[in-house]
Amino acid sequence: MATISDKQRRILMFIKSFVDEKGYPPTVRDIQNGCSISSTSVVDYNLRILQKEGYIHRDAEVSRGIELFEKLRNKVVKIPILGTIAAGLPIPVPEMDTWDVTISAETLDVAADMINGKEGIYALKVKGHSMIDALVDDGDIVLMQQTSVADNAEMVAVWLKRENEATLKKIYKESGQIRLQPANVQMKPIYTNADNIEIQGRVIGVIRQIR
Amino acid sequence: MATISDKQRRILMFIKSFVDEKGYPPTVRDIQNGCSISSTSVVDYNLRILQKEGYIHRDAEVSRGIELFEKLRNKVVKIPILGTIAAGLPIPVPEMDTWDVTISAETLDVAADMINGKEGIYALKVKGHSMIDALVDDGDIVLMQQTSVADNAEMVAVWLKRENEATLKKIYKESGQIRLQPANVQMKPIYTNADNIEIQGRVIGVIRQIR
DNA sequence: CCTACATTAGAACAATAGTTCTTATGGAGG
DNA sequence: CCTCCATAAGAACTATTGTTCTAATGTAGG
Repeated sequence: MATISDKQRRILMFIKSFVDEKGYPPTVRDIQNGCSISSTSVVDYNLRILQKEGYIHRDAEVSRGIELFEKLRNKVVKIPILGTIAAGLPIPVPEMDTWDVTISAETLDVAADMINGKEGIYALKVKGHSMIDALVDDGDIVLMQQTSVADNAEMVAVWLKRENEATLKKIYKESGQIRLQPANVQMKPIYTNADNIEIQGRVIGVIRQIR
Repeated sequence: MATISDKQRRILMFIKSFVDEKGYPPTVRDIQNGCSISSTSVVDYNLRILQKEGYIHRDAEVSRGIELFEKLRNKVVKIPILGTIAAGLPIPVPEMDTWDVTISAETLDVAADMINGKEGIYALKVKGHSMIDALVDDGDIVLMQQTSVADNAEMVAVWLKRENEATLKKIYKESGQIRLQPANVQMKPIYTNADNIEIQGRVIGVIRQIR
């Protein structure tokens, strides 16, 4: 991005606060008044530059047809909270074909950069203190990405068939067995057979709200 | 909120997706086409009802002057990341009068409901593993609210003067001493004198992004 | 000083878009 | 069947608003 003039920066800031306040973008004349610019053509002139430099997008012949690219980053994404994760309780299986947020009762608002464009994201509430070795406590929310395979050292939610419980661990495939390493360095790993586990998803984030 | 007709619900959904996609609200005629409505006056008629029922706000005589109230919740807030918290390093003191996000180099986007309208919010990056008893690990971000006093059982960042280090603990004022209780139930509390601690802020959230 | 180029001014034009008016339509209830 | 009332149709009117044109002004470099 090339440098923009002082006036162009003022225009940009005006558009931003206008949208924040009103909920819709300003007209050329709104900008003219708001930035004390003498003519609409001067506004137009500078808007063209701002578009060329990639700061905004304009739709021709459309009133208020200004889209702030900075605004795109300012988005929240609704993540469906599909259920609860706790020892001894299975995770309800998320199905990709019914991946409509609206069907899920609860959703979680997350800043868009938290999931960074990933697909198949869902959230689970943590119940109880059994995940404390993964540094996750009762009431926390874990952000998950759907997967049934995982690379070494990835943090995953695994279902332990024999023990009949779910847990969050870093997974390591070792000769003839699986090592599940807690996130907490002070805790010891557990070892199990590959056919005893079922990967439920990759952990991509943890959100804890206190109070 | 009273019930709205099927058509009004469709209009509302159209406006929502239009704004999501384009970055600015639709015109009456956009809605007309998008919802297959026969006349602009029918759109106007229904928009008036939606406004009366509190679903939208319209600015008269303003093109695309529709504001979705639902949209207001869809906001992110920029939190300044003021520094790092780790054992043996002081937190740079945030000053309320220079509470301008722009001066801080780094900011964190957080869904608005995470801070719930609170004032004086800042964020700290966690360095090292010394906060693990607070279920906070290296690389996590803690959301803080500025305060120098705290109620019992509140999770706070405290500066231990004698030990010369910062830590995150639940604070309890007991007869003649302060008990600092880790969030991790498996860890033991530490006891110290009231004049040995300095409260840096209240912990209101923890955000962990994996990878 | 002069040229080239970026920026500004002012006005006018034309398309976009909100509003309004009148007349239909279509059930619900008497 | 008739009335009331919510809703719909269609058209026209007018203000808003993007765009364009020409001329002026400023400014940096030769």
